[in-house]
Order: sequence, then C-alpha cells, then structure tokens
Amino acid sequence: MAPGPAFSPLYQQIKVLLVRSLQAGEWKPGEAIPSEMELAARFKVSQGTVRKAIDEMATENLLVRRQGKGTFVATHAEDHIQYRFLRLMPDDGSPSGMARQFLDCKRMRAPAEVARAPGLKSGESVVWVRRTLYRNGTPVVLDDIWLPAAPFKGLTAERLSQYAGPMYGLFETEFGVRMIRAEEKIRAVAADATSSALLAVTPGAPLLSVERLSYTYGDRPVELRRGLYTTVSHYYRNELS
Amino acid sequence: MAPGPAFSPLYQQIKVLLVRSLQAGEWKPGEAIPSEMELAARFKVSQGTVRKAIDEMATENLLVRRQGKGTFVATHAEDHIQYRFLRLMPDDGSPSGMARQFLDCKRMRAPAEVARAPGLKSGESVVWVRRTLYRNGTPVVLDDIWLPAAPFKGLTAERLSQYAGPMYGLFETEFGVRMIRAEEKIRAVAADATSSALLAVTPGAPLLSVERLSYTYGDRPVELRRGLYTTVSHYYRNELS
DNA sequence: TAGTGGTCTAGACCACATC
DNA sequence: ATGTGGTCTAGACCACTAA
Repeated sequence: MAPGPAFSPLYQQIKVLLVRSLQAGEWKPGEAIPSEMELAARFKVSQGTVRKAIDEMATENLLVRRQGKGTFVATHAEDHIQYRFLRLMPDDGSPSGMARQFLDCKRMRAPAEVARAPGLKSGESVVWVRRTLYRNGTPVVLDDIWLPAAPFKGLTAERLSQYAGPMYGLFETEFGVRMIRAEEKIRAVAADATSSALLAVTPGAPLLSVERLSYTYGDRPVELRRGLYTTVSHYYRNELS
Repeated sequence: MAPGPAFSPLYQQIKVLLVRSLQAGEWKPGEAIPSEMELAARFKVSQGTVRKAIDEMATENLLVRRQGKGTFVATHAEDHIQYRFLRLMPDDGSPSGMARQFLDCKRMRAPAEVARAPGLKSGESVVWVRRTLYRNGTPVVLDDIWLPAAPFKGLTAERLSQYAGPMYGLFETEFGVRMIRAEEKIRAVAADATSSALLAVTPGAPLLSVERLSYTYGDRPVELRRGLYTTVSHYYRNELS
C-alpha cells in the first residue's frame, strides 16, 4: 500500500478508509461488508491487516462479526437489544420492554442552554421532542430531545409513534443518521412542576438527570437529550474497569 | 500445548494461566511480566498466541503494555490517574485532586442491607469505613465502605490517613487485594439527617447515590461501597458505545 | 461443498527504551 | 548493540453457515 498522507500503521489507515465507506453509505446498517479476503485484495494488504482493522471496529461497535456468515454494519434497528444506550434497569432483574408516549414534537430556535452543546449553533433551528417511558403503567423516564432540524426534516410525533422499536433505529432507517457513541453527564436533581406532574412524583422529589450528547461518524454530535429518571424501583447500571 | 481440561482456543487457555499467576502473586502490581518470547517458550506456543492473550488482558486493564520496556501488571498505586474508578467530574474541566477525611473505621457484624450483596455472608465480621472527599474546601462525596474483616485485618483510620494516594493503592500494597472491575447502581436520593450534615446540604436535597460492588481476580466481590455525591458543581461522567 | 470468520504458526522488519 | 513490544505478511487449518 502506498504510504498514505498520515504516518500511522497500515491497519489504522485501512480503518479510516472503512469508516469513510460506512459514512458514505457504501454499506448500510445491517448489511454485510465484503469478506476479509476481498477487502485485503481491494486495499492491497494482507488479510491479517484487514482483520486487525475490523477487530478494532468491532470492539467499537461499528461492525458486528458473525462466524461463517460475514461482517455486518452495526445497527440500532435490528438489534435485539432494545435501547442499546439506555442503562436504566428495574430493581427486579427482568429488563422487560417499556411503553412509549410522545408528548410533543415541534420545530424551534435552539435555546441557549441547548446551543451551548457542541454541534448546535446558537439560535439554529432544531426539532424538540418530549416523550415518556412507562413500565407497568407507571412513568419512569421523561426525555427532552433536541435534534438539528436540517437532517431531521419531516420528523413528527406521528411518525415517532408509528415506528416500532428504538428511536435510534428510526433515525437510522428514515434519516440516515447513525448514533455511534455518546457521553452522559449524570446528576441528582429535584423534580420541578412539569417533571413532577409528568412522572407522577411529588415536586422536589429526587430525580436522576441524564444529559446525553450522541455522536455520529467523525465524532460529530447530532443529538442532545436530557432524561429525567425516577429511581425508586429502577437504577442506572454502570460497569467500571 | 496439551489440550487443557476446557475446550477453548489456545490463547484463552494461556490467558487463564496468566490470570492464575497474577492471582498467585507471581508478578506483583507494577512489576513487569516475562517477555512475550519467554512466555511463548514457557507455554510452548507461538509468540502470536501469547500476544493475543496479553492483548485481551490489556484491554481488560489487567496488564499495561509499554513499547520497548515490557508488559506490566496494572496497579492502582502508581497510576498517575488518581481515583481510577471515580467518575465524578467538576463542572469546570479541571479534574484536580480532592482532599480526604476519614470519619470512622470500625469492626462490626455485617448489617442485613450489606450482607445481601454477594461475597459477604450475613452477620459476617466486616470493616466499615466512612470518609468524605472535599474539593476546594467543600464536601462533595460521602463514602460508606464495607470490607470483609479477614483480608483487611489491621485496617485503621490511622493507616488510611497516613497513606498518600488512592485507597485501592493501599489495599494493593498493604493487603494484597487488587480491584479489577466494579459494578455500580446509581440512583437519585434525598439527603437524610446525617448525610445532609456531612455534605453541608439541606435535608431532602437531591444526592447521587452510587452503590459500587468491586471485584478481584476470579470475579470475587470484596468491597461494597455506597457513595453520596453532591452534583451541584460536579457530575458523574459516563461513556456509551 | 464452498465461503465466511476464527485460530495458530513462523518469520521479517519497525519503533522505542536502555545500556 | 540489544531487548522489548508493534506491525505486517503468508499460509495452514478449524468452526460455523448456507445452499
């Protein structure tokens, strides 16, 4: 392989090329990418070098390997794991499904608090979504979601309600926006008037505030989400290592 | 290599053997393990196979590779990153150090709430530690820590205070107990009388409750910790992928 | 049976750290 | 100059999947 513009290991350069292809939509979420041998031939490197590139992308959850079948583009849509990014677990072990309810969805100028987050310019047009999640008929999560209006033209409460499965699956299939990773800032806050009403708790009750910034390919932030979780019968689960 | 008792890839078997050596203390935290070539000779496999075993252990933070120098046993003691497991960040970016204060340290029978956690039998003798962390003179963290009394014989507030550096570093060097990974359950709770007093907040104020179960080699839980964090000028940081 | 990813090997060379 | 981990290659064989 010709010495690329950057001085980095071959497999890293391959990785960059593969990510570019993903970004360009050469292979869509859920589809298989070419076999390791084909990619090795295309990039004129050995299979082992392609392998190492794919290995890293698999650990980053960009690709999924399936022995005997091939390597596939990761997706939120087919993932049997509903809510890949939701870490809220019920106290009793069963991570059963939740019911959704969309309360609002409108176009607006980005308020200052939202625009501070990278990726959304101040005053830019955004889509705002408010929804709740229920388990066993009781509200558990109140989400406020801000999205840049441009890529999400045509997003309505109607379409959100009709789509079965995780929201990020809809973003993927309908708007071509794939969430790769996210950063969360977690705080304990007191319920205000609206949140206490929507979550059926007393005003001032402690709630878990989860502020999430989600990124697509190329580390571009494309979603800001502020979730309020009731944690009387649920907890936010995290693993440290 | 002889086909071990379990049917698994060679490099996985090597990994098991390496973990056993770590557990047995053949190489202590901070020390270098033998070179890949030496290990390959010892286990009668190729260097690449040892490499893959070490690679996985490095991503699990059991080992640390340093090019040109060798591969070292991970440690909490030398890590320049103070508080490897503490995810609390100040709102202003600087993750500067915190001051510690040990309030209590005594032997007791494990209360029921604690004994429910695996690894501690009900009524077993435990060591209980209470401490606070301060930043800029104001209390931010209140930790209650329960440890099995047996391995931690001789743990006193005195020794905790005298030891500079992270608590898990002291556990390592003084008691031979190495924390490998941990699980946390995070909730929002209201400050009670004692916590509000110790954290200088009004009773009922929302606090982040972080219940941590820490594991040593072999997935044996050896510490239960319940932290209460004030999140008015700090937040719990998490990465999703 | 053919094609995929998964493992294992052996050898070459590079980059870094140390003496 | 030597020893370490890091990269790259080429080829063999295994395990799984599907036609």
